[in-house]
Amino acid sequence: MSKTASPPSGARAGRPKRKNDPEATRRDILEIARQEFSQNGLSGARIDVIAERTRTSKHMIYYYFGSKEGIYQAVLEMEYAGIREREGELELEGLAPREALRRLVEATFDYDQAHPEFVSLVSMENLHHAEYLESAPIRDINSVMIRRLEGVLARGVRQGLFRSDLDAVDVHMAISSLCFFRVANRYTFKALFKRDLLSPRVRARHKRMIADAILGMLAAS
Amino acid sequence: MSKTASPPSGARAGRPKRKNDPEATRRDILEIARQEFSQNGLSGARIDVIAERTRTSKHMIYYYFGSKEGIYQAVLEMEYAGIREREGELELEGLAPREALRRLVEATFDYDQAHPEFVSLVSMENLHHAEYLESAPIRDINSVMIRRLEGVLARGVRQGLFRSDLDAVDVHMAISSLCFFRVANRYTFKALFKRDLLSPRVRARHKRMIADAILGMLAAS
Amino acid sequence: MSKTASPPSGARAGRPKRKNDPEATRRDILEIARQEFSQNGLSGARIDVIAERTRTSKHMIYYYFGSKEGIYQAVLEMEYAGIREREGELELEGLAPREALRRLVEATFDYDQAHPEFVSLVSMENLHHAEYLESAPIRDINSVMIRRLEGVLARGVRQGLFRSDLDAVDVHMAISSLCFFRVANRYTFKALFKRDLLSPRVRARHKRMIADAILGMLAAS
Amino acid sequence: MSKTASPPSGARAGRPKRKNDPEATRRDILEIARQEFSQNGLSGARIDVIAERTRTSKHMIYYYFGSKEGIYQAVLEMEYAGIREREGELELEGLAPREALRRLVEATFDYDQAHPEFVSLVSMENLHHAEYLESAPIRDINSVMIRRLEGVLARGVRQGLFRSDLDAVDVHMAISSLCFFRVANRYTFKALFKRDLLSPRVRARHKRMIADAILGMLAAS
DNA sequence: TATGAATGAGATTTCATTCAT
DNA sequence: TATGAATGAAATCTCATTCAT
Repeated sequence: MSKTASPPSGARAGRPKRKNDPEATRRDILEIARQEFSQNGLSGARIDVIAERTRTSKHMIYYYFGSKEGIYQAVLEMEYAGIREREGELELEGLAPREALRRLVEATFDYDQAHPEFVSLVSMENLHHAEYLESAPIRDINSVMIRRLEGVLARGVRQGLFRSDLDAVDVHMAISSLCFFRVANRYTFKALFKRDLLSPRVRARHKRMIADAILGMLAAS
Repeated sequence: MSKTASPPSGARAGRPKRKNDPEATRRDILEIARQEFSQNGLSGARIDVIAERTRTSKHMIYYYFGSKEGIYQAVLEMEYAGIREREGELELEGLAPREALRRLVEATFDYDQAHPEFVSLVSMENLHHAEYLESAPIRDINSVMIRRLEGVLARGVRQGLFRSDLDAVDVHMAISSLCFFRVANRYTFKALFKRDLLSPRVRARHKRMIADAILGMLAAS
Repeated sequence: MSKTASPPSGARAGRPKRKNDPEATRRDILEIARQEFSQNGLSGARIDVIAERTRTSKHMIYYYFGSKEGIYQAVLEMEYAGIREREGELELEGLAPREALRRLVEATFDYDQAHPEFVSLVSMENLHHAEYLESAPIRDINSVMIRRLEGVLARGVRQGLFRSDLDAVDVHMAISSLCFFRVANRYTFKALFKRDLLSPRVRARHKRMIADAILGMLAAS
Repeated sequence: MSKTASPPSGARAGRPKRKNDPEATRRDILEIARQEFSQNGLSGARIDVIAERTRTSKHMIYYYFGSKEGIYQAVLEMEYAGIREREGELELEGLAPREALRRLVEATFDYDQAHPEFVSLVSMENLHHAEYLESAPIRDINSVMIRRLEGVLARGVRQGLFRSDLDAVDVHMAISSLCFFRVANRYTFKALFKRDLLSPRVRARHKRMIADAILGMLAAS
């Protein structure tokens, strides 16, 4: 009872009609889809809504992406490409092991806080058992990051700073856990504990706390 | 008097049907709904499927829970009641501060690993911005857990074991992060790093690692 | 989304449990049904609502009335019995023809204004092409009224007061039209003309106006 | 190029289908809906039935009208637009006051008799307390008719033909009552009095009778 | 007589996708 | 490439009625 006969609205009021620019159209669809999917999930998202918010028609979505799952997967790829790029920019090799780790924690922390839609999409994809991620042509850039982390850890172990029974994947998981959770689960957390995990004051404290936890965990006993 | 026709009456082989036991019907629906929702999400879950797997009809679901959102919320409440109960059983007060914390970490770790459906539902609820949790009559048992944790931390601080600038909610968040992530995000993690986070070998290592991280984080510097 | 799991409310809070009194139960159901049908129509009325507002269960409704149509018809009969009774009480024979007619108009006017639910049910029944009225055992008391009106008209014609080419059924129809419409159609009338046809001030003016119209119509030319 | 397969393309025998003519589709739906609603009421009407009798699918109904209430309201608007148009065509200004009134009565009489579906919809809408009419964008053409009637009455009063204590809305109500009732209530009337109010013979007599009643009511005493 | 859980058919509405142009 | 009407299957929800007790 909420929508009262919307379709026959004639000429769309004041919308900048777009010239034929396939690549721009594609990007436009992808960006809107990213919002729609991250807010409503795969089954909750509506193709109609995406089409409406885009300057194009529903047909174009199918033309470019084939199906609803197709766009979802394209969004996912785009998001992973984004974080991949950021990781590539991170300078770790010139730093002392403890400094390098702190830098890595802080970068992860900042990225997750700055990209809640990415965090939502990852949570969502896990609810789908990662089936779309698995069938997507995501290149193994992640192992690049793991290998760089391995380097840092090895240096730390050699210098007697870090314990030697934890591998890079474990450490990566711990860092991700601490940085991801506070973004991913901020809503239930707030509902239960009345605390806004993303508020500026909490943020500074957590950033230090998380780095401390990781370094404490790695400390040679 | 004695209706001896009809399907196998005693043995529960085929389908009992028609029990006129409302509490059992309710529980039956809830249990099936829990599976369906945790696997498919709120919009992905199908009322038809729940009804089909239950001994009851679609109508009964509406009779007892009013709407799809209604059952979803009931499932959520049930799940939170479950973890609440477990937390209540945990003995912390008799232990030394470090031991108590380790015990708490291990209990959280075990609970999350043992209840992946709970973990899924919490992730899902965050994607919904916790709107169903907020409107559910979840009692404030969480603050009970927080208060007990506060007690442990205070003892540790008094004994010079723990640093004093972290409060119980922060520590709870860190513990939850480390225990929750490896269950919640195991699928994308596996897709990217080819490692099964729930395998027995990994599990033992992580349990220790996480406790170490928490204790390292709290260690008085 | 408006009703949130109502049924399992356990023991109905503070409801005067009724002792077994079949006739009272029947009357109770009928009265509630009258309200529900007059407000929502035959297909719009809900058996559940009637049962809920009654002190009895749905089963009783079927026990006493057989079906939804059954109660509707019983309500209709009750309503027609009511107006029949009022008409019987009306004294016309002792009055001069014009006075008798004015009295009849006023009685009809007052009855319709005082019984908007009756008016609704009659409108409704016409939308159903009077199929329930026709199959109801309504006795021909209406022809009694017609016969009394014939008497009045005949007297008036004999005394040279009334024209002779209108019969009692025509006159009855005219009276009914003028008295019924302002109650039956008061909502659309108000929506279109912003006038409340049942307000006290309008009422007095209309009562006189309608009697004038009938007498003017009958006046020997 | 030339698809010559498929059903009889030219002759509209079977079912044209797939016209891609939105305005025609809309009109088609509205016309069928008008019949279905006037026969079965808002809650009694079936979307399935409308869809089936239309050349379109159920979805199109929602596409164009949003909801069941949406079409109902659209039908209502269409019907009121219809009577509005007829009223606009009526010539009253050139006639003597009594002639003008008689003309107006006869036009109203004829319109109601010729449009029993309109009459049904108005009765129905009153049972709904005019809620759909009130929220519909019906323009105030009705006050146009009232203003023209005011003109006629003023002329009559000035010429000493009409009494001066009745306003145009009262007179309009009286005319409507007499013309509307015999169409709206013909079924219960026939059930009770065995008289068909719409039969040609009765019709002629009533038309005169009603005009007489109105003029008698207005006659300066 | 009475209660309230249960039934099953059928109602309205939604939505990914395709077709005519 | 692009538009927007159209499709059809399937989803959620409703409701008169009956059964177990």
